[in-house]
Amino acid sequence: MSRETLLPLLASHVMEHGLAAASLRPLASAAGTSDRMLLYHFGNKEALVAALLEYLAGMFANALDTAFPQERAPSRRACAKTVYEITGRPEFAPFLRVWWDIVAGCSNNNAAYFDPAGGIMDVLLAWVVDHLPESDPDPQAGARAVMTVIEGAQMLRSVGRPDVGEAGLAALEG
Amino acid sequence: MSRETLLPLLASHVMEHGLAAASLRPLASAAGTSDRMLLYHFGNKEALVAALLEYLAGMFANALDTAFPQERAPSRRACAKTVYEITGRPEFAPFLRVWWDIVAGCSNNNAAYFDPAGGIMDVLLAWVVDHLPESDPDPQAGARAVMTVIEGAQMLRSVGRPDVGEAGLAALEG
DNA sequence: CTACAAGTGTAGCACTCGCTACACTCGACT
DNA sequence: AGTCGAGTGTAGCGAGTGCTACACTTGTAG
Repeated sequence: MSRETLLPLLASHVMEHGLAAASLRPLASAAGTSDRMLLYHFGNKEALVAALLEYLAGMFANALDTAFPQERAPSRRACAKTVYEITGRPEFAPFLRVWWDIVAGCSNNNAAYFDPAGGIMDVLLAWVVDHLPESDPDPQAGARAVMTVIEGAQMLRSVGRPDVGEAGLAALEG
Repeated sequence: MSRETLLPLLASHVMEHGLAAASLRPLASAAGTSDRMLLYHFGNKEALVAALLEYLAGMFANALDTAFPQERAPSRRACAKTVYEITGRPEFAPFLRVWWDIVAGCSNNNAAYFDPAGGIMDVLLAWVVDHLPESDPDPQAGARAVMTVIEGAQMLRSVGRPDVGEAGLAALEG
């Protein structure tokens, strides 16, 4: 039982029960160990969470690659709608739940959350750049515009105002 | 000491220390009472949080009215940029911190967070409708587009990617 | 064979959590 | 004068938190 074998088990527990509610003993029993061993391997809880977030960022990047179509979208708006639709599927709900916990952690100046959060955004941004139409005049700027609208729409969906975010998606030019 | 006199004191403690970290005893001592009395007045913690969120939504609506300019913006994009700039000021940081805790709570299916969250979004949406240019062809749709971009940009700023969200604001048409 | 370090189980510490039991004061109403 | 209910202080319960002390088993290197 090393960090590497532990992390997938810990990650799946967090995906199921949320990050905010993750405490050592439940985490440990989900991974078939004891809190004692978790601390032995990771040092303290903060380091464990940091390792876990890094691992989750990798999982998210993988999930993107497998769930999303390979071909480019015909327009910026179509690209945004595709990401929005796919991340709205039930299998992505755990990711989003953890994601908002991460955002809240960042906003509360929790240092361990900051780098993984930025990394996840960078992964998603790069994915969008690669799926914009070839004809896009400025893929960097386009991807940023798409990202902003997607994230806004996701948030609005999370708080029960999906119509607002979807109108935002529809208004994306290009 | 009634609910009404308690709520402002509780709210200011939450604004300072965050919602996720709010527990009865610190909350009580910030309000000059005991956890015992908080439960006497509100029944249980869930009801207390619900009342608190409703109160915070009112505070937020007030803050909008006092901090934001009265006149309409010259364009959708200008409107979005104004809201983004103002909510980026230090005095709004506590609101945003609490806001992301609320979003995370909604995403974790915490029922008490859901209605206040929607209410806050409705207040902001109504404010945006009233500050779009008179010439806007469709203020409802315009406000939704503005909201979506604003919220996306705010989230990206919270996780350390302000440039992405600002490019998204700049790409807003109209 | 021995010594040492990695790994692990048991037990517990000091603390915080939401919540409750019980006794008490005090003002209002009969 | 007596009763009752709203409000309040003290004290504590049982559960959970991150983390640690200590003893123990291994596998490995000298």
